[in-house]
Amino acid sequence: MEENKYSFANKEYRDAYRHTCSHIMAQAIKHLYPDTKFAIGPSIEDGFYYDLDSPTVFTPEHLEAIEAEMRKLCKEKLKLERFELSRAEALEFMKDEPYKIELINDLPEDVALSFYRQGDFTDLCAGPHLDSTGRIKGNGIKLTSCTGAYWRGDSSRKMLQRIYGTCFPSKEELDTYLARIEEAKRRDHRKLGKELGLFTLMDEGPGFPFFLPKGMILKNTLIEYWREVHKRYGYVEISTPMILNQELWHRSGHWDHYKDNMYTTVIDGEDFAVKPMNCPGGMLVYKSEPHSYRDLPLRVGELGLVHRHELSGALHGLFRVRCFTQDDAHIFMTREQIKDEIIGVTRLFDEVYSKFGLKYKIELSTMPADHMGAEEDWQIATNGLREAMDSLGKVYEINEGDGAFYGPKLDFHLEDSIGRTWQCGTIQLDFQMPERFELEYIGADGEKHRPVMIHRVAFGSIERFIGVITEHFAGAFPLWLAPVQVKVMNITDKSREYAKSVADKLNAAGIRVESDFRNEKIGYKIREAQSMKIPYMLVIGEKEAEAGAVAVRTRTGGDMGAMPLDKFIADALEEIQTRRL
RNA sequence: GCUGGUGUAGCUCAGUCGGUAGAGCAGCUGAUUUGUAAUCAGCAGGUCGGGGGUUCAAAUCCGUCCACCAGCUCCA
Repeated sequence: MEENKYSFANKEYRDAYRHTCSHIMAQAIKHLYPDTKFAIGPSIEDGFYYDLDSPTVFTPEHLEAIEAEMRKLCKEKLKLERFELSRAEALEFMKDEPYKIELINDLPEDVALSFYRQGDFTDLCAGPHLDSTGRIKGNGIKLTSCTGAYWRGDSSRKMLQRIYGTCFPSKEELDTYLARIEEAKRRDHRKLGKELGLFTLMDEGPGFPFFLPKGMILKNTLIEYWREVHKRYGYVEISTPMILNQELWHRSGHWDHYKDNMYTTVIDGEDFAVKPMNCPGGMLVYKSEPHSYRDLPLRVGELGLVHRHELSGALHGLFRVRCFTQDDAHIFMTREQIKDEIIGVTRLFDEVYSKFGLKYKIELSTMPADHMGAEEDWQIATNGLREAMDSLGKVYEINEGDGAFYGPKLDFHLEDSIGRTWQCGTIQLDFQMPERFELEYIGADGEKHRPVMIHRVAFGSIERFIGVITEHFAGAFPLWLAPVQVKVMNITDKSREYAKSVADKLNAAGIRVESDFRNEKIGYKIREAQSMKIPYMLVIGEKEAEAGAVAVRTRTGGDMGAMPLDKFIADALEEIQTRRL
């Protein structure tokens, strides 16, 4: 079936719709705040924005007035008319708009300078647009925020004001979108992290998260799982120092590329740096003894705590921190082994991500402008990544020029339960580091050869991954991950002794259990356990005490009725051991 | 780092024109012994983010620093 050209599901139509809406916003702003100068105003993923320069500093109160004016303009059904001007005419026409003049001057000579006019407002624009402001549903418009944005995305240039908005062809669709935003807020890991007692951030250490007991259970459980999987996939584990001398960072190339983001210190008069990555330490471990081709591939994991000085404005909960644990691994191998190793890592990722119910998309990033090493090696490395993906039948997008300075990479973008994506896993192929560190192995021919290496992370950062799954599960972690797996609560003091024996038995079985024997109504205790998203609540009254049973309540299904304690324990252990979702 | 905003009790938030701080929840104490999402009462809790300044008087006005939020820039 052919997609309707005028359907909002059609990206071209949607973009034209929203782009038109951004012009209507500009026109409304021009009416209300005539001194405003306009920069650019495109449509984006979920709406549109316009960058502008105005003596008025816009606040949410201004947005309401602008929205009202926009609705008026929609009602007026102004025709959008396209026309072209010569460069000289265009410059004269836009003489009061300095940003437009810069745009015109930067356009190639042979490009037609097109304009769109709607009533008393005309904008320099390549289009396309809808034919009338009447096509836009006024009550489907919502201006969402006003922030700053650099002119032309350049942090050395002036910061303009940016007004974001969105629009849909009906109020219902707008409301659905706004509800999705609300749902994302409800799942915010910073909010849930506080409510569930997972982690905290203090003024004393901006960007350096503190993990609380319940968050530590999550972290340790993830690590335990990580170790189990990696052991199965033939990895060994090492740990390298957090602080190493500066000479090492010069040798690795990190100093030249990233010294601004590194923390440094002086020990006994010698310069040291806190590691922003684990690889140089891994190189030294490899070099610490000779290797035979028979040892390869050598898969060396490290849960390394790294520190990076991120700009203060970039910090964001556990998503962007200044210290985090990378679930790193370096694989040293021969060139012949590249493809199989990439395949092996991808299989490991498949297994890990599916454990959390996370789907993913793959991006292949190629050689950046600022790179080390010969282009020929980059070709071999990039082809290795491609061939591995092709042989697994994996679909991937190309991200031209976005590779690491030492090699191309595959990035795994996880998709969570409400459709947002998070870059977590990455597989980076590297010919440079082995060269810089003069890594060697003895081949079957008895000669020295240079190995190739892979850098890879599955979770990415354990801290960040905890943030991602907190939002993905909305804090309701599967049983195996839940900081508190079972809450035992008695109805009255008469059942207290038995309830205590239940809790003891669960604890002895290795289940994480909390008890609530307070003199409170059962509804009160349930409400609290429910809000902490505890998977199983065991309600213990006299009936259960007599029968040696427990009344099971789940956080999703409510009262499930009574069952023998032993059966509950056996079922729970099975659910935990299989790490069921 | 940049633009704008915010910062009051453990949490969520009131606090008018500058006149010396308030609620709900949580906590503690007591009563209540309760069957699947909030029993009642009492008590306690604060250098109003920090240092400064203006003022007879500052949570409130000014300036500065810090942190957080939205976005920009950045993210090996």
